[in-house]
Amino acid sequence: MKKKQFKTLYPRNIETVNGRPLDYCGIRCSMEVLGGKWKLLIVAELFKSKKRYSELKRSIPEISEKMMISSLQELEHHNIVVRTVVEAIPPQVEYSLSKYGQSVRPVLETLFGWGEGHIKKHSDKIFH
Amino acid sequence: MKKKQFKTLYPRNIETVNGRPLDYCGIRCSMEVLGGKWKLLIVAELFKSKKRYSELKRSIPEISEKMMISSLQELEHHNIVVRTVVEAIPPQVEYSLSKYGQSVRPVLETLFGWGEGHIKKHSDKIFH
DNA sequence: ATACCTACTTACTAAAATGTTAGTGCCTTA
DNA sequence: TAAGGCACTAACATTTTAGTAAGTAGGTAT
Repeated sequence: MKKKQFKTLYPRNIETVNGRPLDYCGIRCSMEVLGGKWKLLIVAELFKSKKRYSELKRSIPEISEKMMISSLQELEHHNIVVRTVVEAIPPQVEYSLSKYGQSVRPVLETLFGWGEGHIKKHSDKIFH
Repeated sequence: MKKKQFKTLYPRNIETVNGRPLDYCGIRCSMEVLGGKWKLLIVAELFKSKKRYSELKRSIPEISEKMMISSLQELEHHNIVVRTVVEAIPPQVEYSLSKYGQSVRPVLETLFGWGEGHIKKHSDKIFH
């Protein structure tokens, strides 16, 4: 069983990376850690409340098992989400936001806000 | 020459989409319009100042022609970026942010800020 | 006995995103 | 005369991301 590899394309240097300025690195880093089709949606669910795996699945039914698990594992790896096993029968696994995970709130809110605005702005074009 | 197709997976309904709540749609929409490897970096460059195509390329040299062009076309399609042809010899094409494009600033700043924080937080682990 | 629940893992496939290379036509500089 | 800048376009290849389907192991309900 080989260890799972998580990407860390973080820069080697805090000021610039290969001559790239920090804004570039910051944006890239955010997208790497929080980007992808499902991660922010999962985080949004966990902002509402901590949830068991199966509850999480029910709240985002269009996600596949595979993506749910791999997204959760990446979020856990980056210390945004905490996985807790509750000794019970049947065993329960609870996912919640870590303290650090709370820091994602502004990202979530800004993206949600912008997207909502964008939808409203273009709703006449879209809903023909 | 067939017309270029741009995705619009926008919801058909403002309140919920296939039973999905609005936060879900907003986040998805933002990621669709602004996501991807290069778009926000281009927008960040254009926040600094409007730029000609070749200047833009020079400021983000790791991007390929193809991605630069397709990203710019998508951003133009979504009315975030404005393309202006300057009649000169050789002809110049200027890209700048539209008024609507200015609304992306908070998204950019939040992602930049979070990513920068994340890099700093983990810099001890990363820079072994 | 059968089916289903839980929280996953594995192998495989499909689709989407990104990269590579070459080429366009016009003009300018060496 | 050759090379290079400009703003692209097109064909193709590769990489990355996401989806599908099945299996696991212990337990419960029918």
